[in-house]
Amino acid sequence: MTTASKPRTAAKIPMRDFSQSLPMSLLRTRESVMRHFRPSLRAHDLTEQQWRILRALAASGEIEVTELARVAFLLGPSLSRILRDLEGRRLIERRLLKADLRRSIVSITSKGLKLIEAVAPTSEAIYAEMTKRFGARKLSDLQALLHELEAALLAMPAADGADGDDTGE
Amino acid sequence: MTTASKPRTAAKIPMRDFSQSLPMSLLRTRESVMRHFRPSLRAHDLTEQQWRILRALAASGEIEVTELARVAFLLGPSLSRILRDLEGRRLIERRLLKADLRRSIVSITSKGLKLIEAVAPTSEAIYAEMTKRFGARKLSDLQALLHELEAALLAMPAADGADGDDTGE
DNA sequence: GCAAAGTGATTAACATGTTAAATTGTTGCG
DNA sequence: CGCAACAATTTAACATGTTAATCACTTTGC
Repeated sequence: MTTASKPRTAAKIPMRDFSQSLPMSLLRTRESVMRHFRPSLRAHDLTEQQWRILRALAASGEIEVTELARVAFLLGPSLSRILRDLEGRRLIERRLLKADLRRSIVSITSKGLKLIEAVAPTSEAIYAEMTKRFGARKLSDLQALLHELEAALLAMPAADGADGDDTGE
Repeated sequence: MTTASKPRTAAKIPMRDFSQSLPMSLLRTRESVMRHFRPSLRAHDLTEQQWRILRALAASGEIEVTELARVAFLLGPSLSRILRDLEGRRLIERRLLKADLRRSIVSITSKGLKLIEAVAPTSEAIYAEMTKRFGARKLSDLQALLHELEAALLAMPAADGADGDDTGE
């Protein structure tokens, strides 16, 4: 090791080892997964989010923007920018809903579908290799736990920013 | 025209249900966790990344920038910007290493420590509530699987962008 | 010693995350 | 009808993610 300076910041408050916090674990694991997919996406000039959108469109056909945001797990503003770009590249199309001109319907073009078909095999191969290395059983256990945790936290009321250190309202 | 409003885009390539892909699961779960922590951080004018840096510094004392980037799981450019900001707020300090003027050592200030002490109780309380709702055993099972997967993927060679559709080189 | 190669950190440039505000269109109601 | 409240989407503004380039400094080989 390099100069091991004393961990002179013995926090008075005992906090979980930072590197083992749940958000960090989830972040690191996700990155270790994405690291394998990014090169293939990049070879086709796609970012991870653009790929999510194309995948979602291929799976659901026509879909409204708000619903697409929910499915692809993107916030409205991000989605708005990305759709503008993908539309410019003719990978998706938009049309207004006659019944409500505020809404628009997004769909993937045949060019977009071709792109998916070009990327999917590599993507699936990587996923298969991951499954093989990690174990199909453990993978499905992991998925189950992730979903359970998500459900448990959804049911947990969101605390506001009040701390108790403040003087109160 | 609009590629018809066919019911679905029956992809020729069978891909895993998009919403169940591992990266999506990890992303959604992480977000469901962070959703509970963000209000408290925000109440103290801290972003998630700034908090990670302060936590890392509190845990490790003095540390070089590169090592801090590794521990806090941030890329150099992000870290560089955030450190500039945190230094401006007097939450951290930097000093050059005499032995190598390219490097600098970062440490948390007493003001930074006080901020941590102000946030930590709420943070720990939230974590405790999560553990209670999800179950300590399942939480530790999940952590173990996450680490195992991370390790398995670290050992997996990173494929480059070659697809087979390209002419290759 | 010194020029070339290497390393740590920052800057640049562009995409996305995130919250707030603006825009445009719809609806409900007097 | 006319207008206030509401809703879907986009724009704005700023922070971070991401890759490439740059800057400053160090090491290496001659």
